[in-house]
Amino acid sequence: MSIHRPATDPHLARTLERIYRALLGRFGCQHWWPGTAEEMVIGSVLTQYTRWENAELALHRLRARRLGNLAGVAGLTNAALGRLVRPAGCASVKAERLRAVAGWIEARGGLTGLRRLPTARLRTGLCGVRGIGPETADAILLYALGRPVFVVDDYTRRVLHRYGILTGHERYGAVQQLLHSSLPPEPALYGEYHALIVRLAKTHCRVKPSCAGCPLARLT
DNA sequence: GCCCAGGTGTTTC
DNA sequence: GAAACACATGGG
Repeated sequence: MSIHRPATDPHLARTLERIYRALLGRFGCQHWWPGTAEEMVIGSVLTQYTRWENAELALHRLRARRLGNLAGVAGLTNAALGRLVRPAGCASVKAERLRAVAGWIEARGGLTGLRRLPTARLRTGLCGVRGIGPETADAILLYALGRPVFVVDDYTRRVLHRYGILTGHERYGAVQQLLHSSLPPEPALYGEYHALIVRLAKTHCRVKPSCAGCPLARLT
């Protein structure tokens, strides 16, 4: 299970800390997820295979109608919700996924109800909702529920591979275990680290770590 | 016009 | 189990 926290590897822990400090020093705090916990759930689905800016547009349209909450999206028809979230792309697919996850959460007493459940059980449940995979489930756990779960995306894999921490063939759970084993279980740290990795990948070093201007160039 | 973006599910081999 | 593909839009 991905929530396991194996023994810390001191060398890996130091490397990850240096990378984090370098990224934070270069880019500063990313201020991801500036919204309510329920908006973070909605944003997690809206941003699937989509630029965050487009997900934000869709979220803004929901907010403007006071529908940027779980009860709001759960109460709409797929067609109506699809029209509102259109800027995020895959409108009909995302409308269905949003309604599914909102309904699932509402049926368990909302986010307040979920806060009483252990992380591993929440993750299994969320992954059982159609349209919610490991990454979206972990984004909800971390950003909406404040659980110390690292969101592993392609960028994370690419960056860690580039620095020799991964071979590049590890699966989602293996990468996550590696990070959990070597970082203190602090949700704020995990959230900022993930955001910084995305920031790095979008602006620097698409090919190799030694490229000019890369904040991590001297760490290898 | 082309490429990419804070994924997931299905199908096929 | 991995690879290919559909899902759809907006911005550079």
